[in-house]
Amino acid sequence: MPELPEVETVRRGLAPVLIEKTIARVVVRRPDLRFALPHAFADRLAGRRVRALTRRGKFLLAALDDGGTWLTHLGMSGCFRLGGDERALDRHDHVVMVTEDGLPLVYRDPRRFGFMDLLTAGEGDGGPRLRGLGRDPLTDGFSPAYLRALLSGRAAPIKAVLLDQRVVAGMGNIYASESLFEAGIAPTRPARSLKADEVRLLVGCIKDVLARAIAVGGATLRDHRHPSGELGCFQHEFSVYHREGLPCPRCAASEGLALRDGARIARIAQGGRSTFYCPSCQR
DNA sequence: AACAAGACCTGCATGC
DNA sequence: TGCATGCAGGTCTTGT
Repeated sequence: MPELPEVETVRRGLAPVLIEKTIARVVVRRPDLRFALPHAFADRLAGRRVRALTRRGKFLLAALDDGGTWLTHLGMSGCFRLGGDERALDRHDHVVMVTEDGLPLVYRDPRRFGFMDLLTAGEGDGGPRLRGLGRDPLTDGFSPAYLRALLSGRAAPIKAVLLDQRVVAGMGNIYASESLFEAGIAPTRPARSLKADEVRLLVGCIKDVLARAIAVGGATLRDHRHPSGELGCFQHEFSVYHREGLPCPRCAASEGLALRDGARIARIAQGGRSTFYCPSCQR
């Protein structure tokens, strides 16, 4: 489900119901997520008050009143659901948290690629999972100079390098394809072959695509939704993702009815994952 | 060190 | 209808 815009959407949905609230009760229905929940997870989290809810890449971080941090990664299929009947749970509802207001917050994750962890106050750097993350693309630190330095010397395709969380924290398969389309850069280009002006353009496109996706609540492909149940809308604005064989929107705009055969969206596999792009205008 | 491929787990769409 | 296959928003591990 979630790349940066979807995780940010979840954060915004949870913030008003969690910040400055105490987590009264925690029920673990299944502890073996991608990684096993830490020892005594429920007991350690219950009774804690949430001071802040932030995001780092695709990680959700709840700062707790004891100085610790409750960390969640949604993996591929994780989601939070607010409210509803606490008794009407299905087999993929793995963790239930009830706030002091009596509001149930259910963590559901059919594939169990997601996980949760508790960091102690001492783990100021966020622990091993966060330590290697690159800069968040929506911060000023994610600059052309920063990205250029990380692309230099890398022979792998630019698409694969953008997915590297040490380079762009929060980038995922959809937005890597979409950002490269916006920038007019072919996903197959060796990362180190990008010129300075191409990197500058790409940085701007990454920020733009992610911001536009966040503005409409992310993309709902199968089951992403806001914690309150609303659907994201960005899938209606995809230019290339999941659009194999359809006309390239940029080529169609410039060529109209005379659209060439090569100006249709292609799908290729890179690193075992689908990449969508226009072979005609992405160079 | 960097890279590709495989592994993890479940559900769904497709085609026979 | 049933069954096999392939694919899915991620990342960790293994082997080259």
